[in-house]
Amino acid sequence: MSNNQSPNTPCELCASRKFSLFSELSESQVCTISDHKNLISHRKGQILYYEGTRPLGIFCINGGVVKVYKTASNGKEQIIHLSQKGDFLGYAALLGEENYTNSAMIIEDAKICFIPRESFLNTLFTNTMFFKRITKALSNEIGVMEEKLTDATQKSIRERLAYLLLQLAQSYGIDGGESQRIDLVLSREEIAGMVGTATESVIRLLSEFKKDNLIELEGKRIIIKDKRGLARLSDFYA
Amino acid sequence: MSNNQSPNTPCELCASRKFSLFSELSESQVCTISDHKNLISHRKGQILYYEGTRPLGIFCINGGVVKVYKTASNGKEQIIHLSQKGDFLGYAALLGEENYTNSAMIIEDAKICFIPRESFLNTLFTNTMFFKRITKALSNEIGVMEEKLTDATQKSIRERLAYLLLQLAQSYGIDGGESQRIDLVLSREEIAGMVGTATESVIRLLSEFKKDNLIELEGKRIIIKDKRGLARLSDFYA
DNA sequence: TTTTTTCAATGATTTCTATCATATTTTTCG
DNA sequence: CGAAAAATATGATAGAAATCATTGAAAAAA
Repeated sequence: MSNNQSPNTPCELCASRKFSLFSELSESQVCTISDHKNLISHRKGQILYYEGTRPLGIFCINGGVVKVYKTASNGKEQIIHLSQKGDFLGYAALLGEENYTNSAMIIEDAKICFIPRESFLNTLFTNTMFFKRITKALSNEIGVMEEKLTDATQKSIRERLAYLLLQLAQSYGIDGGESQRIDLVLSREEIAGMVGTATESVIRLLSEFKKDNLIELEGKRIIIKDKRGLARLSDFYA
Repeated sequence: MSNNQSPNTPCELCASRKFSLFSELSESQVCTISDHKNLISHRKGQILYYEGTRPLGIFCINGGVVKVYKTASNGKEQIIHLSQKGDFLGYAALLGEENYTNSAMIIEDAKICFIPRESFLNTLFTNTMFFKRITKALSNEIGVMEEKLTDATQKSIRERLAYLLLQLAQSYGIDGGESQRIDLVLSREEIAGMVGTATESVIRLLSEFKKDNLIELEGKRIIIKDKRGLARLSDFYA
């Protein structure tokens, strides 16, 4: 095991807490949660939960990357979003009192804590600030989804892919000056799942972007070379 | 004015309350809200709010139909959903502490109450049951949006239109035995906005559905004749 | 009512994207 | 390491849907 951290760091000492929704909690409340959590997951490819199953708690990501996706009736994956350090997973299903509406899979080796349903809900319902914070996150998520839906129906694949690359650069880019390397390994198929298109289309468009000097390809890695150019491509009017 | 109801019925006497999120509230709390609300809107075409503006309260629909939509960069409308009697509008923006992420327009003459921000939030934060109920609604909404996004990227226009007709029949259908008349006037352009396609495509497909005896057209009105057939069309495998 | 405008319908055409096919490269695993 | 499998790349083709253009019908305005 290559964890350089204790397998079950208390939340109050957790480095990712300040990035998370837990930042609202008082020290003592964090400790209460901490006492009930479990560090559970590590490996790429591991499933955190499947769509249609009953949520038993929430996941708090301490490190790594998780893809949240739905499987369409044609078998293809639509990736809803990627989650990383500080993000919570699965609280919508819990608060919606419904089964998971999506599935979650680790795509970059991760450290993830599981907080059981009761301990999460108790903290939530006894701490209005925390409850408000969660509700705010839920509300914001709806706005994001509305945007995604609108883009999906009104923008071309090229525009959506260009936009996705910019977003990935924002979230996972490591700076090398002008050009920014996306520090996240995604298969072409996964990129297709994020954009909502066929794998071949992604490959083709990436080749095109490369030819147009917008990006560079190093195996699976993508290096953004011309953000302005991609931004121009991603918009209708530019 | 063709209102057959007092212009400002108290919430506690409001017939649509039992359909709404207010069903959780105690009598006295309903009265508190009632004291601060205003009945504001009526006419088809009237805008309740615009995307990008600041929410000052929430809207509670007592009757009529409202479309909630985003305007894409190409000028086309993506209709997120339709709201009717008992639905709340605009609470996501309020709770998300952000400007409206969408716009809302009355598409069928409506009676709508406006509840000011403070009076809504106060009730919310002093009544955990109500707060939970709202949070549940927000969470469910996210699941619905995930479904819509997946459909938008993975299903054909024909499938999506067939599915929309079934949904409209469910929400606005008036029963005439086998065939169900959709009791809601939508322009072809609006249907296109709901499906996420071009107006001509909707017209063409409706003609096709009519030729295949799935529906009947009476001007703008649509009569569903073969639900099973539409259901088969709306799915990938059937 | 008549005129004007908007909306629906339909055809022709073009563009975009998915699918199918195949080659090449990379990764996995025995 | 070398064979097998998986992923990437590229070409060819078909199909879906958007756009453009025109006509006809319905609704609104004069």
